[in-house]
Amino acid sequence: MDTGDRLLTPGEVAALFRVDPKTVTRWAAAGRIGSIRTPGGHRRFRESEVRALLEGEGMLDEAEEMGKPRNVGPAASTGPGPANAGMY
Amino acid sequence: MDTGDRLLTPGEVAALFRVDPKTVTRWAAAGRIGSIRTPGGHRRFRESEVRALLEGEGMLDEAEEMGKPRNVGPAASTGPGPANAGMY
DNA sequence: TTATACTTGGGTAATTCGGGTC
DNA sequence: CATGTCCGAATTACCCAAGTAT
Repeated sequence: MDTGDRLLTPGEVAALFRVDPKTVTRWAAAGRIGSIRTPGGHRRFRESEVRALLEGEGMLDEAEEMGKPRNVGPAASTGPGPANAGMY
Repeated sequence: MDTGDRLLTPGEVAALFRVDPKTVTRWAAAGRIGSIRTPGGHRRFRESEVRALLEGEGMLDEAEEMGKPRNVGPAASTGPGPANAGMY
């Protein structure tokens, strides 16, 4: 089925996180947050995913996370939390 | 397999992409998305094509989810070569 | 036939993009 | 290393009126 969640614009996500839209764009470019691109090139973000990030997604042990742009491994680590888009 | 051949109206596609119906019409006019024209001049879009675009089938780099199961779908889809000449 | 909802077209703001810099 | 701001350019959003679709 469809993901069923609405899509948010960079400005919306930026307002939710209290950051600049440009910062949100960088998160998407770094792969830290999933992004859907419109045929025109603009990005759209999943409401559920943004929400999970805002909630803190149950990450209690926030370990320090820094250098990560180099995704060498298959997947696995990197993530303070499952930044995956939860589909419910 | 005709399940994915349903035709969607500009309003439907616009709602899926979280954009204005006018923008969808512009995509069709620019050749970024296939469109069928009704005798009256209105446009209709193929559900399969829109779905593929939403999934981000054209994504290669960013938004690399790590904890995402590599779902190897058997159906490669369709492809009539959607004349996608879009790039930014 | 009438009626309502939607789509079309052009034009003008607002937003976003990408890169570069601090 | 991450974030905020600058610029130019592209894309998108909302305004109008008229026609089509159901």
